[in-house]
Amino acid sequence: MNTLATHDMSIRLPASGRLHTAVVDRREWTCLHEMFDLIDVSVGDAPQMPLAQPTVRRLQSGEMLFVEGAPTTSIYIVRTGTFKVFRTAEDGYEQVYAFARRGDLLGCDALSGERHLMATVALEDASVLALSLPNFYALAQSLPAFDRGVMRAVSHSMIDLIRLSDMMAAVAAEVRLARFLVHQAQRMSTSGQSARCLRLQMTRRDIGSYLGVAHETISRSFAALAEAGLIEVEQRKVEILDLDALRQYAQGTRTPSKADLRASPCAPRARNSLTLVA
Amino acid sequence: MNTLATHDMSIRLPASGRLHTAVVDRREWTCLHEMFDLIDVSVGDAPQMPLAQPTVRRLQSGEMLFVEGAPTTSIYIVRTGTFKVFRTAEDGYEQVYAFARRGDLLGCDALSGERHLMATVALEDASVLALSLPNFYALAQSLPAFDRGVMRAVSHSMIDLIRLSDMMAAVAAEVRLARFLVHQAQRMSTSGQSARCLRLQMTRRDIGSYLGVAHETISRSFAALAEAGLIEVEQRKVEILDLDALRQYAQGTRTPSKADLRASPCAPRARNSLTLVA
DNA sequence: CGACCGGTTGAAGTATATCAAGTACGGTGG
DNA sequence: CCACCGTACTTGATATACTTCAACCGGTCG
Repeated sequence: MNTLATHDMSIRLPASGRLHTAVVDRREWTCLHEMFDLIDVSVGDAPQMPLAQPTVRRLQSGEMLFVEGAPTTSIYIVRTGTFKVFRTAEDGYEQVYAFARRGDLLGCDALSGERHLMATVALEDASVLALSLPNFYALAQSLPAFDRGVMRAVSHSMIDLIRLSDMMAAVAAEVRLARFLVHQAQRMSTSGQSARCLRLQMTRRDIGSYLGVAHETISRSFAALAEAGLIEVEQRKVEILDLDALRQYAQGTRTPSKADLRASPCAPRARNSLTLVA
Repeated sequence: MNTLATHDMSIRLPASGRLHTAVVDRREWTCLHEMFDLIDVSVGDAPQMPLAQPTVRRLQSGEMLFVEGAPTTSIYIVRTGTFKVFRTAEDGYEQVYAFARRGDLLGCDALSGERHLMATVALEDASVLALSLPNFYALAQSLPAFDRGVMRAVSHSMIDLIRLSDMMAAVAAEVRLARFLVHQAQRMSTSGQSARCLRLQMTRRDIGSYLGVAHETISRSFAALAEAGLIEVEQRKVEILDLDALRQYAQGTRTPSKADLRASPCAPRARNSLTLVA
């Protein structure tokens, strides 16, 4: 699951700035292999398919991978960097649905249509592997392991959305932020990095949109969590001082009531009475 | 896409109440065929696979299809009835993630693990097609059309979660409910039924959990939308009087401000100023 | 009948949106 | 180099929509 971190380092492309979408040489083979690594697929070594080859696409910070409504041409897998997946309403309000990191699938929302429903932008210099739709289907068909890997990855995306619901639903702003931070920390640790020290790539506004609160409230919530001694904030650098306590706090459902937060940094009150179906 | 409605009627099981999971006869073939219909897959007629056969499972209202944490054994496709997908927090708070109807996939969240993350319960007498995981993979591997059908269906599930985010994020309760109703109406019309008249199968509390507000607020929001002349409510029967106006209203992002609602039933104010990435 | 559940409605407190002002940072151009 | 600008972020004051607690009604089921 995380034998990849070093791998990434070893197969960087030549430093020549030029990037071609049609470069075809031995490197492409590694590219295919890297894709398998990224979605955690182990094919013995069955590269008898010279056709299905992903291509690397590099993006600068702020560059769009694809825009809302764009015709679907490819499936993407994040290789490096962070992406923001969002949509812009008629009135200009921007709703963020996901922050994608290494190994995440992008554009799979369009598997049920022919256009992308959401736009995707790089929040820092980034790169993806792009697999054209025909190649994608061909590969899925000929390599069951890849097919399952894609299923797994898509399922992961769904679980991320479930988590988003968890964050947004029925929860005080500070708890939402706590859940967000815990989730970010988890993602860091699964990719082998330190879970204590986060460097967020998104603005407060992005986080606010993601969590369904105003960006000012995010600011205040950061301050509140810092006040409670759970984290330390310095702009976009967040250090988690007490992960267990933070996780505990994130468990809460609603109304930490400020007082509780100050008193004991855990277990906010429950929100609704429980209802179990027969 | 909807040649299925009549189909469903024609292949009902024998009226004998007994149900066996292992009944194997000619009916099973139809069962496989019905599954293809349900997820909108057209295989010419390639039933040369006697192995992969879904089985029908019938559930009474309130019966669990699977519980949280249950080991994954099958993938399910809703045939009749309505399901609630939810999870129960430690403190007993129940979070609803989806309401599943005919054609929806259930249990695909577990494709990336070996246990179900969410429980699923029938909100009325219902039935699903259950396809065991081995059969599922075998079928996906041997029938590309099925594989793509599954991808489409999973993608649909993701889009439903995106919609859920849309409903919960940055939106006044009445607008959330409006969006919910519009979505329900759309689902009705895509399955060939009347979009004007809804019969909700879930409680106010379920809706509240789904939309991220208290169930009392749902009650009040129903009243408010009715007051505004957009809908007519009688317990769980909801008649949409002006779908266009409701849709218009559902577009809004935040703070309809009650006054606006009363004045003109459309276009609530915007919420945040817009932020477009370079 | 009594208990329970689902739904509605009322009253009170509060967390958060909103508006507004002010700081800090990073880039651009003089 | 510094002035300038725009963006990101912070902090404060106010208004309000929501949660919460509570009482109540109408079913249904045991």
